[in-house]
Amino acid sequence: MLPEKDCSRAMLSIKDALEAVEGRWKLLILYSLCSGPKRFSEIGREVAGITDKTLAKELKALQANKLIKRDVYDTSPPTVEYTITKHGRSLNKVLYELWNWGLAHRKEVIGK
Amino acid sequence: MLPEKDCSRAMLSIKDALEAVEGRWKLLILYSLCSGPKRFSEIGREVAGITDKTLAKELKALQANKLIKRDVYDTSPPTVEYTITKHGRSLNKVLYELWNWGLAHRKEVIGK
DNA sequence: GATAGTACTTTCCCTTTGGAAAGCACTATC
DNA sequence: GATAGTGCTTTCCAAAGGGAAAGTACTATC
Repeated sequence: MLPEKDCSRAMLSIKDALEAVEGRWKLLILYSLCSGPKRFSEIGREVAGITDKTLAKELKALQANKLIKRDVYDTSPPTVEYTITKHGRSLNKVLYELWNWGLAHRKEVIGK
Repeated sequence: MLPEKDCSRAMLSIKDALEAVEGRWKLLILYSLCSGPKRFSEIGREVAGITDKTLAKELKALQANKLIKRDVYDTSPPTVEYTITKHGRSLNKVLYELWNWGLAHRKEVIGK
């Protein structure tokens, strides 16, 4: 499965992947964008509890990782739309495995 | 793939999984234990840069998640041995997917 | 001319995290 | 009797993270 010899390289990739997904908010934002492009305040409303500051920061991180894209339309006041990218959607397999293992983990650890 | 209706439940499992794996150290410790049971100071030596305090904390977290087990032998000074569990090994699939996606992610985002 | 809305940014402050270093109880060794 | 080693814990401190709330530049609306 995982290359034993090349452990440090594998760790690098795994860290990259974890970084793209870690934290309380990134997945929730991504989920929110699954149902279509949304604007800043829309996402803020859908992702319950997130502050403007945090939302702005997370959106930047997601952009930097090319999981979402940001489009500005020249209206007034300007409209900004966030869309999940193909790369963002490709996280699905990872999330599925995490979900799967997380279920087994719950059973194993919490027993419920 | 992922249940859309049951998004918040799925999120719970995913968070469980992420929590078990997140941070700079847990995977390194787990990797170190792949090659056989080890003692506290051995792990400390293998996982370069980790402090005693952090190692103790991470080992507790891994234990709580049943990814490793801790055995104390009644020698003097007492010997404590850490072993990866079957559940710990079952993380393999998740790590494989993370590794895989992480590789694609590197290509996509860093382009190298 | 006051208010509201958009997409953020900034400031303040508090909590958490994490490293460095020392401590500790015990024993074996020199 | 001093030193070393074991498996941690404790203390100190600095940096980072994150929420609350207000600010900003602009425009449209009443």
